[in-house]
Amino acid sequence: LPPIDARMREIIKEQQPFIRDEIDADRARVVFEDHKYKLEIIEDASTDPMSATEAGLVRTYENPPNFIDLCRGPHVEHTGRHLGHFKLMRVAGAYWRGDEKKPQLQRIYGTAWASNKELDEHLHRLEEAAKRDHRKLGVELDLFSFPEEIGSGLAVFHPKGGLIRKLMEDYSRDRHAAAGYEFVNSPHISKADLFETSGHLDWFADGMFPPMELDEGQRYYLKPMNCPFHILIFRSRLRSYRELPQRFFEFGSVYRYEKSGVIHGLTRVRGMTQDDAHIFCSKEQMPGELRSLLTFVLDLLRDYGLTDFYLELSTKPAGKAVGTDEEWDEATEALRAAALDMDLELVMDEGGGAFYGPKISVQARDAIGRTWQMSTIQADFQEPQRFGLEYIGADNERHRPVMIHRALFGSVERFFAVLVEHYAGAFPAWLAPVQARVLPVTADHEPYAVRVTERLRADGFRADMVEASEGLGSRIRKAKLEKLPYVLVVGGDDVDHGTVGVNARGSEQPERDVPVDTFVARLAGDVTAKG
RNA sequence: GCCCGGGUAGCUCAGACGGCAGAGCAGCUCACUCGUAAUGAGCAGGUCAGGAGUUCGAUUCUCCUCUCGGGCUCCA
Repeated sequence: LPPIDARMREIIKEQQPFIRDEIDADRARVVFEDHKYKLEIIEDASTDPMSATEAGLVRTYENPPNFIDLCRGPHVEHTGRHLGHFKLMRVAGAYWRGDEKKPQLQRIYGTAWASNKELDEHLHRLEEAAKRDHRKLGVELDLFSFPEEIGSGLAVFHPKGGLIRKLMEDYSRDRHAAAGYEFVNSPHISKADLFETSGHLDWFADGMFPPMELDEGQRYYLKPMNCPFHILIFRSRLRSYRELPQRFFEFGSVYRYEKSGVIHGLTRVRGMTQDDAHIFCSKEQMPGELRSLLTFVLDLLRDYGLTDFYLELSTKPAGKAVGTDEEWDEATEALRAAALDMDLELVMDEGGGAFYGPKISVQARDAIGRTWQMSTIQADFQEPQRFGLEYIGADNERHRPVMIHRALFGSVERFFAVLVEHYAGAFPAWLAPVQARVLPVTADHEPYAVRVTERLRADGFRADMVEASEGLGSRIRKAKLEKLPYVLVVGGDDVDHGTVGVNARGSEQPERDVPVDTFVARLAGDVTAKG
């Protein structure tokens, strides 16, 4: 048998015509009697009034002499049209009609373009995307790994990745503190009762790690979410309306038993840390709170270097949902109003909300145009009710607060992966584990190189030095591969004049004889500029 | 979880009818002291993912498990 793509090229060359016909369902059942999946489609087409053909008829396309298939069409006139520039990419199983309860068929994926040039460009883009894959860069830049001994979907961060992560978290904490959040902490495990009250065990038990059974019969679970813990903090004493809104923030580690086939690098893991916060406010406060929250989220994402956004609003799902229509309308309108204020494209996801509340999510496009779902802001009508949350209002009556879930990063791990891919590993100065590396030309210049390094460190920068035990060219090459923002070469001239040779990442030519103070000011500017 | 394909040194990979395990890079040692992308020599480095089976003998063949990749389904 010839390879599939070779046979495809033959068929293209043959310019087989596509002959359209419409036949009645009975006839179709005969023609396709050996094809059980096609018979299923014929049944649906002959009974579905919305089918592409008039009732009772199904459309076929035939390539004489011996191939006929069902298709709504339209088709090009013959097989020689348009398809000369394709490449088969992969094979995969796909569930019949997208239903995991149904059998799987083999699907062959390919890509086709109007010209070889466009095909090559497409393949080139795929290669470029592969180069910035965070899983590959994670190894190359020594950022993190997934030791087999620990378990699937459970990452360890190495010193450089750990440092980047710390810088991400530090900045996030600073900004949250400035925005009126309070920092809370909660344990990683809890008795089953908590997740029964929250409802997680009812609808999400499959997604949780199995329970730990204690001798006295108590069952404990690893937490899949932080919200019940924050709710208990809110409920720990009687709250006054004067205290609202209450904003509780935590880098909370959660564990979810993701199905083995869905685990993917740092973007889909079984153990992760959410930059999670829950806002408890009055109904009246909600619109203002959502607006300032969305501003805060976008502002912060921009500081991390993401600048191209659109928003998606997910509304009430059909069927059962908790909360009254009035509550849904209020919250949805508040989210919509906040979104419209942002002057960004707003995409509606009608009926896409969770059953417990509407949500807005921020989609960000990265450096090569891929979109990532980033932050989510979600109203929740369910948990305040399940936990019986209350506060005392100005009227001296008890009221139920509104609860807003929100995460900017989603998870620190996932956001880390997005940043690695967005920057292709070339982190901006404020996030770079090493901001400047000093390279003495020969051993004679090492004392000066040490002084330059110490100077940078004294000014609060992350600088290191590699001594002249190997060639300068080799050391420069290694520093470039590490994607450091700056490489400083110091030789005799520099020792004499108090200067450095500056190699900025991305520029071909070094700048010679730059005074150290000038470089320090430049680096300081880069760090302040953030993303 | 399902379909398909992988797992050989830290990394990238070669290898074999079933018969002592290979390279480059990285690492270490020594020499070289060099002004912008790989200085040279030497040394060390392996339960061939793990377990079971077949066999005189398995890294190689078979089965199971773990794990990775591409998809499907899922992502509160």
